[in-house]
Amino acid sequence: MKQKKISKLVLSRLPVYLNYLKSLPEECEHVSATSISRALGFGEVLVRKDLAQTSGEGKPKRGYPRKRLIADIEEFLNFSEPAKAIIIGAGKLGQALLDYSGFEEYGLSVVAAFDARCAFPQTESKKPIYPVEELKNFCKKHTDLIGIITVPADNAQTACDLLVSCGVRAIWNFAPVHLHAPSQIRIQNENLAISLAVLRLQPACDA
Amino acid sequence: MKQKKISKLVLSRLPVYLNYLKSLPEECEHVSATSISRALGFGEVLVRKDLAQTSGEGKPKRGYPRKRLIADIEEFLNFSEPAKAIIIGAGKLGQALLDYSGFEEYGLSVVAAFDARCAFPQTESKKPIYPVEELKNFCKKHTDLIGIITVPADNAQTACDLLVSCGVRAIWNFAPVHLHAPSQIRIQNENLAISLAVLRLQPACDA
DNA sequence: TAGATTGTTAATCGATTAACAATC
DNA sequence: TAGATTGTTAATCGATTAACAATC
Repeated sequence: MKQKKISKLVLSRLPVYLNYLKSLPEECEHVSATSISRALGFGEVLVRKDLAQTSGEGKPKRGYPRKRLIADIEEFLNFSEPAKAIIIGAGKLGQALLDYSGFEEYGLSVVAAFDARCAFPQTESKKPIYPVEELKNFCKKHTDLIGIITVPADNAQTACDLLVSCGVRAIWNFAPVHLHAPSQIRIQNENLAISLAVLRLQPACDA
Repeated sequence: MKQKKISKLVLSRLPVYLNYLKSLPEECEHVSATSISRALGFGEVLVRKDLAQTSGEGKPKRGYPRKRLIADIEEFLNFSEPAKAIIIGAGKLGQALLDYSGFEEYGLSVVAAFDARCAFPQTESKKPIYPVEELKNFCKKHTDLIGIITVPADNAQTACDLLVSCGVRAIWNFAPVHLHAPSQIRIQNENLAISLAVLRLQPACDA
């Protein structure tokens, strides 16, 4: 892993740059941080710092070569080899994430879901849902999987233990509980309620 | 609105305090920041600052009166009058949010969903799903609603316009598009892919 | 050379932590 | 009075912005 550590905030902007750069006409060879800044509403220096971190191919007077910049950001996000994630818990949320198309633009690919109430593989939609019993086997065939926990709170620790025993090294947890796992397992808790609560409690700007 | 502005980070900790305080035995009258800090793993001063912001009833030597602290945090989060939110788009994600039970502990209540493909009101589950045509009427009966957009990207702007025309003042947007709305409408974009991408790209701690 | 643009170094800002003064 | 604990003021840290030097 040559990757430097990247802040969440920088990371969140990369696909925004990417979309903008791709939206430009084919004949546009170079882009300046100034024009990107104006188009996207980010600070000018911020754009330069972000781009320096991911590419560093800017030339004074000309700006950044558009195609090269796109390639560099895509490489930074590992587009050539998207990270694979699996979902435990194919309820509404699990299925929503399984269907969600927004992961690709971050170099991510959700490949399958597993569920305890699923008796036999369901492959009618784009991505398969398997009985949870097949997880162990699946994990033997794929390496470096990210686990996504979308089971009810009561089952979350069990799901977590199962993922850990299958060799998963990073877990994205949607259940509102604190999970216990060996320290080398990276766990990130997602709490949707917080975002909504902030929206509610933040001072209205329409005074 | 007497409410001071509150940071997302402070806000995210309040329900954690609340859960801990409620989990303590009934006979426990006072809690110190030190003990909360140890139990939850937050810094000691951080706990004091958070509690000072929401309550400010601590007394040296004794600590904070537990029941009073619970009441103050709940009041801060407006438990007595939870904010009401409605969902536009009752697909998998919309239904998952409609069923999600984690909003209550932040003083929030998702009351209904609306969907264009819904021909007649569906009230079989706990919370109703209505045809989108009924939105206008519904909004006349309720004030200060928060809108949650979970429709496909293509329909998101239409949904947004509809919500604005119905008098909604804050919008939580799950569609991966930039929404245009009058400046007094607060819009918060949720991008689930970013969280997963961070989990993937952050340096593994198991080197 | 002159000017546009990059990249770097210093300043600002908000959140957290450390040190310490106030108080019951 | 002494000690535990709160609350405040200063230090640190990371992200962003401002000022400026480097370069094509």
